[in-house]
Parts: sequence; C-alpha cells; structure tokens
Amino acid sequence: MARKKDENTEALILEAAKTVFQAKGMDGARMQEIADKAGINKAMLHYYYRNKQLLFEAVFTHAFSLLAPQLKAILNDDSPIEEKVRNFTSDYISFIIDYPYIPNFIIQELNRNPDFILKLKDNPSFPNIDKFKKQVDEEVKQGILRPIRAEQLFINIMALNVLPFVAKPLLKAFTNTGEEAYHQLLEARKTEVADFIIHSIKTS
Amino acid sequence: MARKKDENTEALILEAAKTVFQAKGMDGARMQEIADKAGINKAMLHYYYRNKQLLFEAVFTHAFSLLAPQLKAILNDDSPIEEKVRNFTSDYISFIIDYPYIPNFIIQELNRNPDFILKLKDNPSFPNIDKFKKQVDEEVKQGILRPIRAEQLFINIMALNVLPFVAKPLLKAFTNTGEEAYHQLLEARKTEVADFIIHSIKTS
DNA sequence: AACTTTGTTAACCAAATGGTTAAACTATAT
DNA sequence: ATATAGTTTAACCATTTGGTTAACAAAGTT
Repeated sequence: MARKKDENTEALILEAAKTVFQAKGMDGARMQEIADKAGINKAMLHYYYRNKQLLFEAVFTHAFSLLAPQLKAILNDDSPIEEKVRNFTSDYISFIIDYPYIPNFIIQELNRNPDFILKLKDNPSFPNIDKFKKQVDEEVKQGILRPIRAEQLFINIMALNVLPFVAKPLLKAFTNTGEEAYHQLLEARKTEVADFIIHSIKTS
Repeated sequence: MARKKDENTEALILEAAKTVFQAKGMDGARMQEIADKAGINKAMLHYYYRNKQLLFEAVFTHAFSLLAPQLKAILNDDSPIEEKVRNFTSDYISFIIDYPYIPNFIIQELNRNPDFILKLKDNPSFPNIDKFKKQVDEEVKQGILRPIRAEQLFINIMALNVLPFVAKPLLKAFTNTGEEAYHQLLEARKTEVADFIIHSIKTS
C-alpha cells in the first residue's frame, strides 16, 4: 500500500466537497472548485469517488447522519413532551451554529430530487415518529395537552426551529433587522420558541 | 412593427422561464429547455431578455411581486391580530395551491445570493413590519396578547405556514405519511395553525 | 534490486451550455 | 411595389465542465 503523504486525501476531498456542495448545491458545485479547495488534483475526485453524483451522495448521507440524531432526541426520548420541546429547541439551535448549512442543504436537495429520501428511509436509524405519537396521544388523553395530532405538533416544532435559519435572508429583510439584530432574535428563540409551543399545547 | 404570430413571444418565454427556473433554480435551469418549453428558438431568449441572468431576474421579481401582497395582508391590515392571523393562514395556503413553487424558489435563490434582496427592499411596495409592530405592541399593552415581540410573532407565523411546503419531502418522510395523508395534514392546518398561534399568544 | 500495487499529476477529450451572427421572413408605412 | 424596421431561424462559436488517460512516483513485497 502506497501512501505518499501523511494526510488522508480521501478525507480532504470529502471535507472540501461538504463545503462546496452545502454552499452551492449539486447544480452549482464545480468539481474543479472542490479539488482546489482540497488542494489536490481533480483526477483524485474520480479516483476516490468515481463521479460527481457519488461524491454528492457521500456528502448528503453524511449531512443527514448528523441531522438525524437531533430529531431522534425529540422522537425517541422518554421524558414528557414539555421537557422534550424545551430541550429540542435549545439543542437544535446549538446544532445549527455548528453546522449552519446542513438543514438548508438537505431541504433544498430533497426538493430537487424527492426520491432520494426513499434510500434513506430504508436505513433502520431513520427517525421514526411512532413513539412520539403514542406519547402525544397519551398526554392528550390524560389532559396534559390540548387535543392535537402528533404529526401536526412535530411539524410545528420543526417549522418554528428550522425556518428562521432556512429563510434567514428573507426574514431579515421583512423584520428589517441587520445581521446583529437578527442574531439576537435567534438567540432569544432558544427559550421563546419552547414557551410559544408550550403555551399553545398545555391545558390549564 | 412586425408581429409574425398572434401569440406574444415575450410572454411565452417568461411563462416557460417561470416553470423551469422555479422547478430547477438558476443553476439547474437550461436556456435550451426554456426555449423548448416555450416552443421558440433559443436566440429569442437573448433577443428579448439579453442573457440568462436578466431572464432569471425577470422571473424572480415577478415571483416576489406575487408573494409580497400576501404578506402585506398581515402586515398592513387594520383588523385585530387574531383576525389577521386567521385570515393569513387560510389565505396563504390557498396562495400556495395556486403557486406551489414560489416561496421555495424565493428562499432558495436568496440563500444562493443574499444581496439580491437589497434591490427589492428599495421598492416602496416592499412589505414593511412597522405597522404590525405598533399593533402587536398595542395589543400587548392592552393585555389582549401575552408579551411577545412583533418580529418573533411574525417569524412564527411565517414558519408555521411556510415550512410545511418548503420541507415537504422531509416532513412527509418523518411523519411517515404518503402524498394523500400529507395533503390532508396541510388541509387541516388551514384552521389548526391559526388556533395554535392564537392559543399561544392570547391572554385568558 | 526488481516487481507490484497504490497514489498522483498534467494533459487531454467530448459533451453541454450560454451566447452570437448573418440571413431570411413578415408586417407596415411610404 | 419597395423600403423599412421588427422578428425569427439555423448554424456557429468559445468556454466550461465532468470525466479519462497515460505516464510517473512512492511504498510495500519478494
């Protein structure tokens, strides 16, 4: 086995590919740009990943593997809904700060090619709503929560947490806030979003 | 002035360009595909719109001009917040049914090029949050609403209404629903989203 | 040291793509 | 009917882009 340099070329490529694909999408990304960013010859991209599509898929599945655990936290945990909502909204924002492009990237590329998710759904680690559903139904039955379908609650939680990042340029313009002020709005949301949801769904 | 056919070529082009750009984005769109869809020669695209960028901008500004009035309805109207929330959630979903690609298209392309919104903000018809802000502050002061910043409320309203469409493939997978079932969830949201918001923000 | 396998590079290639051009066509004005 | 100005087309062009190739370099194997 010949390894010329101490650096792992394959990993360098994937790292550069993440940056470029997540910033520009499949259509906007250029193989040459990825090679340049990785500081290697373009032919190496094909040596390790065959073609653009496969390199893209490596980036996509990796991105998804980072997002999935975040969602499983709210779907599969045993704590009461209220606690899960509070934890999720706070954790999710921390996640976005570490990986700001990921949710946007996934949403954008799935819209371009919706069938892509079928492959992901086969994976046993794909987030599943069943447990969350039982939990919500149970808390509704016990009178802890107002009547609401688990699916709708889940969509609402996702919406309130995800959209402020996905539609950031638009919302910045509409709310007439600069970068700094918008960031403060997001910071405040770490707790306010959870309060907003809890107020809406809790009885009493 | 010579007009060969009764059909207006310029309009045919714009129509085809809308379809292609909104489905595939700036990067994914192909001038030839637009020409084919319009049933005209590719050179006509450049004759009427000079180049891809300008044709794209024509499509984008038109798309935005359709979205803006929807938002002005909630921002500039005089009715109480509760009524505005109810009207908006119902109207917005009707809007999406007519123009399913538009919000997604705008969000996606603004992320690709955030500076693009600066041009739009100059336009005096750009939606402005000031009036909405005064209204929310006033209703909070009167004790009709719980304390909440107008910006946060606006973001929440947008999030709950927009994300279910923008992230449709993802949410369909997570909620484990097919096309039909997901559509029913969306249908139910016409009233449920408003209820969700009102429950959260109204005192009493 | 010779051989083999793996890794790397520069040069190259074919197809796709945005854009141009020159000629042809059509309707209208003179 | 002829000139004129706007409209349309087919062919063409330069560049970009994903992908390939052949030669070469490094490290391990014998």
